[in-house]
Amino acid sequence: MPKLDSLKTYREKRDFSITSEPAGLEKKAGAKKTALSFVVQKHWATRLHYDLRLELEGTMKSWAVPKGPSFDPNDKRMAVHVEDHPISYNTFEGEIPHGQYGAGKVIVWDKGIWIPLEDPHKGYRDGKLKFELHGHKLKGHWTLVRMKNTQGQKQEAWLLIKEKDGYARPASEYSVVDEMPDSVSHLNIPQILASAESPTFSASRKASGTGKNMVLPVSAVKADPPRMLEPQLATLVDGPPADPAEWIYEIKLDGYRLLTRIDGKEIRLFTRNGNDWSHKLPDLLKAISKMRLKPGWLDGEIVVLNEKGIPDFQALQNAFDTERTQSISYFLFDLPFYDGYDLRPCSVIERRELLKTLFEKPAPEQIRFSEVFDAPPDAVLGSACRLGLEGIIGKRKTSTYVSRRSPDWIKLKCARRQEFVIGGYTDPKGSREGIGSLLLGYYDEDHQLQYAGNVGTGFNDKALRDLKAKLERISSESSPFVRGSAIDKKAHWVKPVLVAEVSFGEWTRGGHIRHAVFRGLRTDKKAEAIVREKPVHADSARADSSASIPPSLRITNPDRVIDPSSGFKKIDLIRYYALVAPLMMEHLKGRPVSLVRAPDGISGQLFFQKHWDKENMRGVSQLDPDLDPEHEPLLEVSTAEGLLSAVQMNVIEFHTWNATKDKIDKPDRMVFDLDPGEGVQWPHIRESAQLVFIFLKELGLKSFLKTSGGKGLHVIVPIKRFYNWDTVKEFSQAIVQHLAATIPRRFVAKSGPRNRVGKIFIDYLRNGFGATTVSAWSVRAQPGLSVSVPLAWEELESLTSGMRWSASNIHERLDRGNEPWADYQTVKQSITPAMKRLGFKPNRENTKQKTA
DNA sequence: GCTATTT
DNA sequence: AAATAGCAACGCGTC
DNA sequence: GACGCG
Ligand SMILES: [Mn+2]
Ligand SMILES: [Mn+2]
Repeated sequence: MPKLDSLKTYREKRDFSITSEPAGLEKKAGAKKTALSFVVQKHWATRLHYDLRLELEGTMKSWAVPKGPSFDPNDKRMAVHVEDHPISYNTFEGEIPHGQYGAGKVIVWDKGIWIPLEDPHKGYRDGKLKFELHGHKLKGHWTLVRMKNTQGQKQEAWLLIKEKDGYARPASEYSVVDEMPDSVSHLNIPQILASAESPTFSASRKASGTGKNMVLPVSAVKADPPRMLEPQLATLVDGPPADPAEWIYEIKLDGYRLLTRIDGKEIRLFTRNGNDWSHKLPDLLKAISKMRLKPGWLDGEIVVLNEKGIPDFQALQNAFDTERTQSISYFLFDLPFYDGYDLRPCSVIERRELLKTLFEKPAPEQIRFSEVFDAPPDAVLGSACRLGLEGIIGKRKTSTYVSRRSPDWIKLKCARRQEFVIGGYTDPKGSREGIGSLLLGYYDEDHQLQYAGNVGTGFNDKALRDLKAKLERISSESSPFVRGSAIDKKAHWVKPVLVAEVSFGEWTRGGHIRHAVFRGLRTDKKAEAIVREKPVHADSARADSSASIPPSLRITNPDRVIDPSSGFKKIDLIRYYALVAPLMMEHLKGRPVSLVRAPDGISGQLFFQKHWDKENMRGVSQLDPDLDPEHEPLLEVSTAEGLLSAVQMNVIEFHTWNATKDKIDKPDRMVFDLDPGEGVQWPHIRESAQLVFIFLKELGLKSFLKTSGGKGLHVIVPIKRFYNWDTVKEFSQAIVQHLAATIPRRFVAKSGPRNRVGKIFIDYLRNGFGATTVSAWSVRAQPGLSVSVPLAWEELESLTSGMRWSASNIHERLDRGNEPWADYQTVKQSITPAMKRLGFKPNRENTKQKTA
């Protein structure tokens, strides 16, 4: 009997006028029950988890399993006991709205019936349930046990454990949550005695008259095949995507893409550009018709296999040239339409499953099913390359069929390989006939034909003669390549109409290909469409290309706006720091650093941070506590990754000390921070910096300039690490006081905004122990996200503002980089002579370590 | 943004 | 699990 | 001693 208030907690937590979850007000089912239901709902709430619910006493007893179930009996999965849910919740799928309890997406990840193996009421009370699950994914014998010490607490911790039986599998070999991530809501409740079937398919819908075992995926839509169909194309990537469980891999076949339309008795074959090649492939046509297929579209690739069973592109071309096309094989890998259904909305897995059923009856030898390889992508690619294949094709398991190039289909190539325009050729040497090499090119963004180097190998004798003949027919007086291309003077030019497929080792920095091998002429591609192919990262092919961002770094809320004035996002700041990291690390290395963080963007409350005891900021390390024994350990950004992991923690600014960790009590620089007061015009700031420069020069001190990113400028004086902090600070104060005394209209040496109205306070206080100044290349947490940038003194005159550069326009400055400060490292000046010139006497107390 | 605490 | 609370520097100079 | 600056 259900307790009357069993669902009280459930209802209290939810507002059913807002959420679409069931209120569970329906009448409880009658006492007689044939079977108890169970459901596992995958719930993307604050964190992803799996809610296991077992029907008992008229409600669904529920546990939240953060890691989800495991078939490995050695895995004990934490299962937090949560409030009972109504049975009607079992079919709930959807989005729980923002602000509601458990906001986020919910899917029915598994469902079925459960059979208690011992008295479930007693077991539930006592904290030990043994049961069998009969679901689509979860099967076999399981146990839920309550952990000690947790009984009575509001949230009891239980453990979900797989018992040893025929369904148990080691975690190293199988992860059900990874391999079966999707919803089963469209499937029927499995029957206990139902035969093992692919869980992806419903047995309830069958297409008429197809193979006996053909079942239709639910996403199939009734539709007649269209007259034309454009193929789905794959995106070139430079490596497999991160999650291998989401992808299947097939061999990339080196031939021509061919789509087949079956329309009653008529069968037509189309190339990827929609050319009807039916007449060119009579044998293939005959073979397909023998399969007696229903109307639809087949998708695949035609190839000629060599004696080793490897596709041979040149042999394929030969077959067409000589009209001996019997040797052509057709490898089918997709089935976008079939037997009155549009299968494009189905997943590629489902379409392939259907396609495979077409091969259950013996099929003609030329027609093949393109198998997938059940191994990690690197291994598949490796063996494909060793076999001399072109590469592999990856398809996202859940992807639907779309008539365009899609990031859900990817190609991973063995060698780099692409088509080039033939722009000329050289004469053969020695005994070779025909041509020596082909001059290759590709069109750039401005549609100029760029020279890409030569290819001189990979031809057989016939290819050499044929090419020569073809090239002579299109010969030209002048070079088709863009002016200034450095090409052999004895070359023969041709009109840029022929396209060659070439494999090669790599691109040189000069934009030429190395180790090129000719693979054949392409007649299915237009010369004007040939561009330089650039592989992208598979994981970023969808949207952004994240250049040098380590994959280990998790960026949460990448699209959060940091600066509302510019719309600059967190991910943009990550990219900025990734970009300037090599330049900025020179200024950070070895120096204690302080961070300015902006958890709510720059318009929110900022805070300053000097310490961090967590170990979750990779690349930011704690320094020796002895450096500053009075406080928590200081920080150092020790690697470029540290910059990025800091940004993940909403760090915007990086401020450094004037000393390095290897000699923390002797500053290695002085900073003069020019802080203009109210009403100071830019030209005055500029001239004042110049005056500081001149005065320092008179003292014999070389100085370096940078923008502050704010209103003012920073002047840095690198010094020998000789005097202690107090001495250096007092000397810097003396310099500022001297300037303020000699040019009182311009400078003040006294801090406080009141003192500097219309004047510039030269802040020498940055020179104390523990004081910091914003680092070069740091972004400032202010509207516009300006950046502190190193400058040469010669640039000062044309400088328009201390905020001249920002995170958005820094690319204009990257080429200059740290160049303006090139001699910074070599300047190791003693300030002793400067002290003498200024008449500054170091305090005895401050210089006692000084011996000579 | 993260962690510990509470329910 | 989910919501919530607490946390993340410091010294110096000026008045 | 409080305030405020970076
Ligand atoms: Mn949940
Ligand atoms: Mn300043």
